[in-house]
Amino acid sequence: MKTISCMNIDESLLYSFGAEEREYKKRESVFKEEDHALYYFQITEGKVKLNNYNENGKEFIHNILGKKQSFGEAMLFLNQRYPINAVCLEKSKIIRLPKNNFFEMITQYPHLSLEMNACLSQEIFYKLKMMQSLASQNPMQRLQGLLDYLKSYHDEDCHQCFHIAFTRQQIANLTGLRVETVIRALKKMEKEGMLTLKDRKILY
Amino acid sequence: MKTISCMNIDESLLYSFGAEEREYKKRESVFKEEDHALYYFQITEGKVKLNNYNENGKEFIHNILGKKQSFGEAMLFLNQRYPINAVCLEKSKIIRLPKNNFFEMITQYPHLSLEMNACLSQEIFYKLKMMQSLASQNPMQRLQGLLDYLKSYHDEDCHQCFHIAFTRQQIANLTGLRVETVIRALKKMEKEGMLTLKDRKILY
DNA sequence: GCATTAACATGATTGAGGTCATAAAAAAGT
DNA sequence: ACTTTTTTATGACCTCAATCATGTTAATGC
Repeated sequence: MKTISCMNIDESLLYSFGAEEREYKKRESVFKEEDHALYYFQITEGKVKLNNYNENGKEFIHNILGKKQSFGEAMLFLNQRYPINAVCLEKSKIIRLPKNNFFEMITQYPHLSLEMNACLSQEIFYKLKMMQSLASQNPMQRLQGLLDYLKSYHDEDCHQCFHIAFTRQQIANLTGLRVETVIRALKKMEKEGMLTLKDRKILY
Repeated sequence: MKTISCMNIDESLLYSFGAEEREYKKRESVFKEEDHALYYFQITEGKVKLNNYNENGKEFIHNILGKKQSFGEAMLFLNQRYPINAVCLEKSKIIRLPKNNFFEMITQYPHLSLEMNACLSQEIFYKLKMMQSLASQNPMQRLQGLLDYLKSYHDEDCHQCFHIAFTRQQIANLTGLRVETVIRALKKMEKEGMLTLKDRKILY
C-alpha cells in the first residue's frame, strides 16, 4: 500500500494552466462552508484541516492533509456549496487552479481524469471505513478504525512504531468522541497491548 | 436537485462493450466482502443493499440502491477487495460489465470518465454528510442527517409528504442506532413536529 | 387461508460515555 | 525568560441509549 497521494498533479503542469501559489498563515482559512468551489487546491507545504461544526457547536474533523495532497476536488464536480471549512493548521503554501482551467486541463489530459477517479475512489474508501467505525458506539472500535486507516497508508510494516501525529483533541474530533474518552480509551488499549504510549506519543 | 443517478450509463452502450444482464433472486448476493472487483454493476430493476458487519455481528447498511443506479464503482479504480457486501433486497435485474471492458469504454469515451468523477463526488458528498450525523451522539440528529439526505434527492418540495421507504430496522442499521431507539426518536420527532407518522409510515 | 416470520411497539434496567471540575505538563507566543 | 495557551490527565457524577423482556400488528410464504 502506498501513501495517500490524492491527487498530486505535476506542479509545472498546474502552472502551465494558470495555477498560482499562495501562502497562508497558521489558522488562515482557505475556504469556508457555504462558499462556492472556485479552485482546485494542492498543498505544497504545510497542513490543512477540513472540518465543520454541528448544531451544538461541536467540531467534527473530516481529514487533515499535508504536503502533495489535494483537497475539496469533489466539490468541483458538483454544483453545490462546500459542506466543510478548510483551515491551515500551520503556515502553508498552496497551489490553486481556477475551476475552468482545471476542467480544461483534465479534458485535455484524459489520463488525469482517470487518475481523479482513482483519487475520489480512495476518498470513498476512507469514508466508508470511517463510517463503519463511527457507527460503533464503542470508543475503542472507533479509535481502531481511525488508527488502522492512518497506519494503512504508511509502508513501514512495523509493530507499534507508527507515530499517530495527532493530538487527543484532534482524534476526538475525528471520531466524534470527547477528549476524556479518547484519553481513557487509549490507556485501556495500551493495557490490552493494542498500542504503545511513550511520553504521550501514540505508537500503533 | 436531481435524483441520485450514479452512474446510469446508456444500456445499449454497455451491451456494445460486452455487458450482460443477470437476474438475481431476493436475498441473493451480487458480491461479498473480500471479493475482487471484477465488474461494473448497474441496476435495471430491483433493490440492492450494501452492507457489512462489525466485530460484534452488528449490521451496518452503507446504502440501498434502486433502478438505474450503479454500485461498487469505486472499487474498480482501486486495487483493493470489496469492504462491503451487495445483496438484493428483492428480485432484481442487474447489468454487469467486466472490469477491462469498462476501462476500454471510459477510455474511449472520456466524457464518461468525467461523469464518473461527478458520480463519485456525489457519493463523497453523501458520505461526508452521513459522517457528520454519525459523529453526533444524539439519535435525533443522526436520523435527521439521513432523512435530510434522502429527501434532498427528491424534487417534490412538499411539507412532510416525502415517504421514507425504509423499515425502522434498516434506518437503525443506516444510522448505527438500535431499532428501539429509532422508534422512540421518531415518535419524539413527531411530537416536536419534525415529521409525520401515519400508519407506521414516515413522512418527512 | 393459515402458519410463520418480520416489523413495530413499550416498559424496566443498567452501564458506559458525556459532562463538569480541577490540575499538572508541555508548547507556543512575546 | 516569562506569560499564556494548549494538551494531557484524573476523579465524581449523571444522562440516556443500549439491552432485555414481552406483546401486538402487519407482511410473507406455502
